[in-house]
Amino acid sequence: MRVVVARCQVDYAGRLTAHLPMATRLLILKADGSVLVHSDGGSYKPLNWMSPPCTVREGTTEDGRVEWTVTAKAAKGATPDTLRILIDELLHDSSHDLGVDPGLQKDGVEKHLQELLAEHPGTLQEGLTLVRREFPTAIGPVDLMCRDITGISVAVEIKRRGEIDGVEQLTRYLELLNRDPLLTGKGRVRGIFAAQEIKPQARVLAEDRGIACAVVDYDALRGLDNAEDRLF
Amino acid sequence: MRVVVARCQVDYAGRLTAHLPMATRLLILKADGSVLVHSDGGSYKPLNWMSPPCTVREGTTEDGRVEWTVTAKAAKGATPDTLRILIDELLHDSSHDLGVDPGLQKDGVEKHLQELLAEHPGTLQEGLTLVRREFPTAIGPVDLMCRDITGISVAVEIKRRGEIDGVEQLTRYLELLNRDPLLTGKGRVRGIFAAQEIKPQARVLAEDRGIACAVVDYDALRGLDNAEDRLF
DNA sequence: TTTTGCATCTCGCCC
DNA sequence: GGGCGAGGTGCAAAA
Repeated sequence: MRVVVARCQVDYAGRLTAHLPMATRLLILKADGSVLVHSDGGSYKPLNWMSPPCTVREGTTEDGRVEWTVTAKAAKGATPDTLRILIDELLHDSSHDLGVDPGLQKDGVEKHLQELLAEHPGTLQEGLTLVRREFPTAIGPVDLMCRDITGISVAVEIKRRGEIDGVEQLTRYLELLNRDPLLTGKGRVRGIFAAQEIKPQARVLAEDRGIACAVVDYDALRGLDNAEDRLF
Repeated sequence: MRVVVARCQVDYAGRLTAHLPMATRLLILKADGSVLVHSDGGSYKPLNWMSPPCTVREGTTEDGRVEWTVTAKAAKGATPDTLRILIDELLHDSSHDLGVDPGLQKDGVEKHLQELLAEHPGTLQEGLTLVRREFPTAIGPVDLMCRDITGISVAVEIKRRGEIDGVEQLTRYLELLNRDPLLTGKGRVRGIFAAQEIKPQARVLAEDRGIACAVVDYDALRGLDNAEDRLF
C-alpha cells in the first residue's frame, strides 16, 4: 500500500464525469491497483476513487508534473472508466507492506434477528407459533411463516428498519399466499411487519393494507434467549 | 489529518458488533474526529470506521500498549457507538494539514436523463408532449407528467436501471393519479417506465399492470440535444 | 457465473 | 431535523 499526501487535481470519466479542483488531499494506492482520494472530512466515502480490478500508470505531463492515470478493466464493448490524478506538489509519500487481512467478524444483523424471532414468535403476537423459516414462494422466501391461535396462517416480514418497500414486499407475498387453498383453509393469510424501527409512512401503508406492525426490541429478545440457555 | 500504519486489533460496538483480529492496517484520523480502518484491498469501504460527529481518546492499556477509544455522539437515550483500536506496533505516523476541500463537481446522472427526456418526450412514444417535470402528488413527485395524442395523461417514471421497486413506485403514483378527475377526463392515466436498462422481472411486473416499458438510449438523446443546439 | 437484497450504507434534496 | 430516493453505491449469499 502506498500512502501519498499531495496537492492534486482529479478528473473521473465513466458512468458520470466528475472534477476535483487543485487542493491538498490524501491518496491511497492499494495493492490490487485500486485508488482512493480522501479529503479531511466527510464520512468513509472518498471524494473520488477507482475500484479494482484496475491499473495505475505513472506519467509526466508536458510541463513536467506527475500524472497518474488509473484505468478500470473495460466492460465488454464499453469505454473503460478512467481516473486522472495530476500532482502539483508531493507532500508525503510512503509505502507499506500490510499483508493479507484476516477479515471482519460481524454479529447482530437481520439474520440474527430472524433467528431470535423464530425462537420466540410469541413476542410478535400472543399464541403465535412457527411453521417454518424462509418459507418458499414463487417470488422469494417469506421470512417466517407462522400460525395463530385460531389456526390462521401468518406471514412475517422482518427488517432492521421498516420502510415502505418492506410493506410492498410483504403485500406481494400475501397476494400470492392467499391464492393457496392449503394456507387459506382457516381464513385469509394475515401479515405482520416486524422491525426494530418502523417509519411512519410504512406504518400508515401497512395499516391501510390490514398488515399488523410489530416493533421488535433486539436486546430484550437476546435477553430471553440467554435466559433459556441458562435453563438447559 | 493523521495517517498511521500499525499492527492493530479493532472492536466495534454499536448497531452491530464487529471484531478485527490483530493485523497490519492503515488508520486515518480526520480533522472532524472520524476514523477509518483500511486494509490493502477491497473497494473504498473501510473494514471498520466511525462517522462524525465523534471524539477520539488516546489511552494506555495495563500492559503499556496504546489504545484509541472512538466514541460517537450518542443518539437520544441510546448507548453511543464505540470503536476500540488496540495498537500493538506503530509502523508509521504522520500528520498533515489538508485545509478545506473545494468539493466535487458532478455531471451526468439521472437528473440529466430526466432533462433530456423532458426535452424530447416524443422519443418515449410518438406524439407525447410534456405537461410538467416533477409533477407533485401527495406521495412524491412524478418524474414527468405528459399527455398523449388523444389527450390522455401519461405518468413517466425514469430510472437509470429499471428494477421492480421502480414499477411499484409508478404503480403507487398511478393509483393516486387515477383518483383525480382533472387528470382522468379523457380516460385513465397511463404509465410509462423508462430506463436505460430494464430487468426482466421489472418488465414482467410492469406489463402485468398495463405499464409500458421504454428503454432509453442516453447517447442518442444527447445527440438529439446537441443537434438542436446547432440549429439555433 | 449472475441476481438479489442488505448496509454501522453515504449523500443530497425537499419538506 | 426527518423523510425519501439515488448511488461510479459495496458486499455477500443464493440461484
